[in-house]
Amino acid sequence: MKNIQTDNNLQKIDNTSLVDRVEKKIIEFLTEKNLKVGDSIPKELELSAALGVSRTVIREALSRLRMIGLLESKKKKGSVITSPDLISILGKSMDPRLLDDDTLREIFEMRLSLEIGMADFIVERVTEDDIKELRQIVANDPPRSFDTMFLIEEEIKFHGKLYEITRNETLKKFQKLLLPVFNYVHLSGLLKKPMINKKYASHKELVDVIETRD
Amino acid sequence: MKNIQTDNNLQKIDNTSLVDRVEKKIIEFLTEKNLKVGDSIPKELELSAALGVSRTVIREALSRLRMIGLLESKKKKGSVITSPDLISILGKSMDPRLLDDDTLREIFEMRLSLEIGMADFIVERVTEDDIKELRQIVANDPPRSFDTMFLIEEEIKFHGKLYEITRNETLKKFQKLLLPVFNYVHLSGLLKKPMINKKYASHKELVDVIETRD
DNA sequence: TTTTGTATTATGTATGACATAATACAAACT
DNA sequence: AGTTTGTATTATGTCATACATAATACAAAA
Repeated sequence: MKNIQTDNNLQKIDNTSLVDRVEKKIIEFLTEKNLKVGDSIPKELELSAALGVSRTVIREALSRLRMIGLLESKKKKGSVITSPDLISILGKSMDPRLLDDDTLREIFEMRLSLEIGMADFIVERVTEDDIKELRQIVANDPPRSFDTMFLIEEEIKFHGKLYEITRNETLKKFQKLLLPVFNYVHLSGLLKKPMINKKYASHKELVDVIETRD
Repeated sequence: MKNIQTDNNLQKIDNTSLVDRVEKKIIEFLTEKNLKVGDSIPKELELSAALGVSRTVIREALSRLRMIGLLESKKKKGSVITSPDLISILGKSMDPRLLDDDTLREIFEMRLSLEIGMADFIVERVTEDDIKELRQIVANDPPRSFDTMFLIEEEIKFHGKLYEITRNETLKKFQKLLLPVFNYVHLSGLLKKPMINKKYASHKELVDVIETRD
């Protein structure tokens, strides 16, 4: 029996649903026509006629685009293009309970990278007041009782402030978004502890470093 | 005429559509029931009956969840929970032409932070082969003609390789996602040039640094 | 001139019908 | 028996239609 190279002879057949394709088509339409925020798009019935599919399918596709904030629809007025809020989109599917461990771990790494890389922006933009605030946060530092919840509270405050110093709204929102993930990874013990302790130990020193703009 | 404090007396009325609410309700259901990847959810008709809305609305909501990769539906089998691919979700609304300048600038900053912070992971995970490959990329370095397209090509390759070295799929996808944004910001001149030149100059040196694990 | 009513239009929701793929299970066959 | 083949069933995918609802324009009334 011949062993045929399936790669070349058989190409993957289109598995996507009609709605998937229509959704894509509409996005293409928007970008090709170079439509910008505020512009309005064809009516549902027009799209339906143009693409030769039922209004149901068009509506499902539009509903998706509405969800990610790419469109806004008003009765009688039709749909207009809006600027999507990336972060809130991510938020919907970002529930740690719905992500697999590998992805969680990777997101955690990403956060770490991000925070390390933020350093430059922080020392560039930090003000006196910021430093004061940071000092205040780490002031109540060594909790004798070693209350875990307390530690986490402080951790959140400290990092939150760091993100704020970057004066970058996207970053700030991103941080907020990642909080539950971070928390979850902690609790579930996906990561080994030592790393965390090392981090805790250096909060105070970190403020010093920031102050000297090092 | 009295000037009433609208803040307290009038609360914002619910502007969300039925589909919005149903979508939210279903997500809540998933997380509350602690359903995980692979579990199947109630049938459309069951949901329809349970929530007291038409199947149309249920289907629109499910369609949205399908889009963000939270669900997968098969005929006769129903819908099962899947692990959403965060990046591809972002991708749909990430077209630079549809984002405003401030957001673009902030995303660009985020990318910078990310790359700087990646350094740790890179030196930790880089292999001999990786370094060879990097050297090869920067080998054809000084293009006398100063061909811009060539520079960009190399830039993409170089950075792409860096992301690959992190062995972090999420990061890699993120990089791919940001490429058009990066490109767009370049072209539109949202950022001043000097910064870029400085970067170009140091590609070769960067490889040296990575090799010595500094 | 301002207000009020009314027709119109496009989206939002509901319903019923049929197509299609996946599945289980019975019937037929070697 | 064991394998194949047909058939019924089930849940999603698509379509067509009808009506509700909000936004808008414009005419009619005050």
